[in-house]
Formats: sequence, C-alpha cells, structure tokens
Amino acid sequence: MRRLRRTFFARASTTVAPELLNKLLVAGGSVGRIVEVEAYMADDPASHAFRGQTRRNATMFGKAGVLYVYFTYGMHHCANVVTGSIGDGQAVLLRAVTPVAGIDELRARRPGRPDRSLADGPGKLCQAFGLDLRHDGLDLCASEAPVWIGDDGVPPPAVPLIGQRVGISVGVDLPWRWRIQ
DNA sequence: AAAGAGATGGTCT
DNA sequence: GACCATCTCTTTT
Repeated sequence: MRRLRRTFFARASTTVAPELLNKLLVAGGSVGRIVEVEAYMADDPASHAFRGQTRRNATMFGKAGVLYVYFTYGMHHCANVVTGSIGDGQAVLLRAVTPVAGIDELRARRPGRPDRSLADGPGKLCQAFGLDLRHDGLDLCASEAPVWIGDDGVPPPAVPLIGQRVGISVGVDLPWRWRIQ
C-alpha cells in the first residue's frame, strides 16, 4: 500500500475531501477505510480558521499533510488533515471509517460498542484509533510517521453522497460533506 | 424511530 | 461566561 504524498494534500480542502473517500487511515495498529469527510476553509464561518490563527488552530495554518487534532465538548477529539498552502487555514475532517484491519485493537479502545459503532463518527474515530492531542502536528507524509493515509488502489466513489456539514451553527448551506453510499 | 438532555473542559471574548 | 466540527443514555412517539 502506497503512502499518500504531500502533493495530494496541497490542494483545496474541497478538492482533497472527496478524493480521501476509500483511502485508508493507518494508526494505533489498526486500519480503516475512510467513508465520511468534511471540508473546512479559512473563508468559512464554520471553520476554526475563520477568525484567524490562535494557539489551538495553529496546525491548521501550517503544512499540508499534517494532522490537526483538536479537543472539544470537554471529552472528544477530532482529527483533520491540513490541506492547501502554508497560511491558508484549510483542513479535511475525518468523520468516519470502516474497520479494515486491527479490529481487535479498535474494540479494545471502544469497549462494549458494536462493531458498526467503532469509528462511525469523528470522536469515535479518534477514540478507536487512539488519536489525541499528542498527535496534533504529526506529519502524515514523513517516511516513518506512525500515523498515515494510504492508497490500496480502491478509487473514490464515482457518485458520493454530498450534503451539509454536521454539528455546526453557521455556514450550514455549504455542501462540503462527502460520504460513501 | 426520533427527540432531548447531560457530561465535561479548553479556548476565546 | 459562552460556546463548542460530539457521544451516549433516557424518554417519548
């Protein structure tokens, strides 16, 4: 399986997001196929980057292909991949994956949950794959990075489901959520 | 099946 | 002090 290169991520988040469908997230000894993503931009009222760079969102303004992890609701983490160019403030939120390998590790990190609920949400995904603030700023494109995104040759769906983003109160009309049917 | 509410803490105004 | 790019459990249809 091929590790995605930085050139893949160095484009607009709205271009990268649909192409991430069916790619593989590798982390914590497990592998999951990406089935739902959302795009965020700086010129986008729903984005953390909308009001400029802060301590929390600094990673989002950095290099493409780097993981932006943030903590929210007092208990959940969400994982994004930075896209575009340095200073842009763009990212793609990884919202859901389906288990491909290392499912026992996923179950161990999400005890008591049915297999279908192991990583079918952004907070659940981070819990299942053991992602937290320690991974913020991690370069997915580095040759030895412990977290990365791979391509096993399965193409993105020709006709993904496209809709409104979830859990936001502004910018709700932008159709920047993509998922597998 | 759908709707509601509580948990829980970092971040920014 | 208000607001969360959420999840889970409980209550109601």
